[in-house]
Amino acid sequence: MSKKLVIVESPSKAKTIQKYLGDEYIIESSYGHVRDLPKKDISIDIEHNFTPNYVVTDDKKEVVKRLKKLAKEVNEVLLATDEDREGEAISWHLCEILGLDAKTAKRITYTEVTKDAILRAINNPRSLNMGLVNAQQARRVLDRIVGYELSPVLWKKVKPSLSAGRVQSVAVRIIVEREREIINFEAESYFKLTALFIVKDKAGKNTILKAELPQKLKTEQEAQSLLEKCNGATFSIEDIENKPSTRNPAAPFITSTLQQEASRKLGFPVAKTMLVAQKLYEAGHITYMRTDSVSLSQTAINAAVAEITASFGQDYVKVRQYSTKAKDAQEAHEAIRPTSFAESDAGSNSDERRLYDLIWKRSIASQMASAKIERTIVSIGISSSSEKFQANGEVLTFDGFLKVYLESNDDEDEDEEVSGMLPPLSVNQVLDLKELNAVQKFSKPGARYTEASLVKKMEELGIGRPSTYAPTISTIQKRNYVEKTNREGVERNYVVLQLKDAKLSKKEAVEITGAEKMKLFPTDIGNVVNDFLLEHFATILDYDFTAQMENAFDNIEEGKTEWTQMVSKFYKPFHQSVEDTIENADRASGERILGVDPKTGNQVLVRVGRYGPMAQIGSQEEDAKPQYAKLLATQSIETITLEEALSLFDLPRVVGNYQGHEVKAAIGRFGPYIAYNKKFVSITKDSGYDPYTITIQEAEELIKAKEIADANKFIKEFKEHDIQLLNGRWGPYIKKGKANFKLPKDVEPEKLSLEEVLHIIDNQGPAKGKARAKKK
DNA sequence: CAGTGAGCGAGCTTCCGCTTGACTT
Repeated sequence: MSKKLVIVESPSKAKTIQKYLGDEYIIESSYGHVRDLPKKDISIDIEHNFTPNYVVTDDKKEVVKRLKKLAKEVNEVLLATDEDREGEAISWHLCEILGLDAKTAKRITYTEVTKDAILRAINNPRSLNMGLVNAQQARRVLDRIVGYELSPVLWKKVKPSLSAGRVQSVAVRIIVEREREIINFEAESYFKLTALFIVKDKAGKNTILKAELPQKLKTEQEAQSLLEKCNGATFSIEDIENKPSTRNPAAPFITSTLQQEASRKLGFPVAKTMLVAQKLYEAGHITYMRTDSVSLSQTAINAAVAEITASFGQDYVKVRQYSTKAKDAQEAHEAIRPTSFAESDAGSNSDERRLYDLIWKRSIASQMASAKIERTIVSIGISSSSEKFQANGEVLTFDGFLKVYLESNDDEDEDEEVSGMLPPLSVNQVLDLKELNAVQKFSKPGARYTEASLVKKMEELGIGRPSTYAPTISTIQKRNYVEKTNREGVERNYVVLQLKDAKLSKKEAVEITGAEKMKLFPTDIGNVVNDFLLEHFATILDYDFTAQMENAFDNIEEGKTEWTQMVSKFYKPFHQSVEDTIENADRASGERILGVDPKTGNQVLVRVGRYGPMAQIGSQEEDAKPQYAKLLATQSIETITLEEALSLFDLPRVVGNYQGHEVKAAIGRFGPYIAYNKKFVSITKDSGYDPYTITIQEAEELIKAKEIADANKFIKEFKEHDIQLLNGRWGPYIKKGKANFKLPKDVEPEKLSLEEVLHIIDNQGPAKGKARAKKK
């Protein structure tokens, strides 16, 4: 029998397709790209027209070996990689490796994995699109050049091991700039007026009607004078307007929107969302999770319609085709949706079930009718003023898609209350004022980014792809450009003016502002690197750089430009500025001079040093040796004050004596600690103490607690073999010399014999961290 | 595991996009 080999990118997809095709087809997977530029150096022959040195990457050697063998055994190879730039390139690399002629090779494509689509694709093979392949080569080569020429500039001018790239450096810029906007933001205060009236509800009982003055009042005086005018005034309804409106469901999920909703509704970091989605995909519950297309296959729409009709009725169905907003979307896949709409519940653990539930609901809702809302706007006049209050009512007259799903919002605006149904009201009705409040509010700067809202921003700018959003966000955190952290808020006073029972009163209240949870903050090193790159390589950091690049790729795809020509045009000025920068630019340390130390008269400055952000008193040239101190984790070079910097030099501080040893308090790599007799005890946050003020009594308390914990740590030992059994952070473990070994879960460490312990050690081999290091 | 910050020199670091496992301090 004549056999045909079909090569796709993902093994799960191969499995699905195998079900649709007969025995004559062997479906195999390439596991993504099979060749790439080696990591060790730039691997592009710039002198010879930017010739890339592609090699089979180590992790693909086995895959390639298998594909080569199979290709020899079959009569025909069908290249069924994804229908986008990267997929086309993978097919071309496969041709190169398998010895196929790119001109005659059979390329098949489909954007949905359904039986019909696959059969149609197989019957309509095309040839390779070299325009797409060349655009991909340009993309790859350009990214390599930018990354591998820019990073070494940072090693020389800022700090070793840093990195820069077309995508990551712009992502960092977004965070840095937002933080500076927030730091420089000057909140303006205004007053918001709310009136509470007493009216009768349907049953004739008293109820409250809440109305607001739509416009903000700029000053307390304005607010007060309006309140005074309202004292004794008559309030009457001037107009009642009914406005029917509709609300439409959101488009089905793509990678970025799934990450955003999973972050808002389930609190998942983006990497977790992708991991959980991958599991659902591999189990066959959902379609591919790395996609930028919102479109659904006809099969899927039919299935959704059937499910909606069965569960909610015909009235709830509305077939909708969504179109993708992003200009540079590649749309090689469908939107993320359940493979079976009849299955409203899937997944093997709670995370998977919750994410599946979100995907199921969002997909179903996307094919449901709009919600119908009746809005009522009531305008209330004041006899003594031309200002008008406004009361809003909202009644859902048909729930439609809201029956299953409502998209969340990024800015959780506490002012926006959902107003319900209004009591019966009529024009000219006079209202009885219960109270009138003027509350001081403050304008807010743009919100700090979460991982997911950064992905949204990146997608808007067209930087990064569905497969790289999560890894990029990890990278900028790993490089310590950005950190995800919480911040405690600060108290702020605000004024409330009240008119009640014909009396005006004023009181001050306190609110907490600026508290953050799991938000992205730039680090000092992030700020320094960003400023350096922006100064010397503004083109790369330009928010439009990727978009312009994409335009150039379009020309390559259409055959209007040679890819090497495009790269060359970019390379010349870029390389020139790399050389100029290496030659001329000063080292960047973010240095900021804060003032003078009153004790020594020497200059106090902060900068990024070899070990991170630090404060320094005096300089090398000036007489004595300068003093150095590390900044606290909560401080930053851009915002630290002279007083705060000077207080860093109060440590280490001698607290007193304990058992004849001097006790010192300081802040080290792992936070605040006290040290005595070469032993260290952390000053934990829970203790409530800090190294600046801790007393010897409080220090003793911590030391004793540590001694008790240490005593409990020891279980038993075999001295002759230098083996100890200890209680650690993760339960009991074996310590032999400097290496640690895990204990099997079910053993009782007290009862282990030497033989049993040695057996465990032998079976585990050396510490795994070391084994891995050796391999590399 | 917690006092670092001078200077020298060797050797190392790094990109973006496709894909899964293997791996846990």
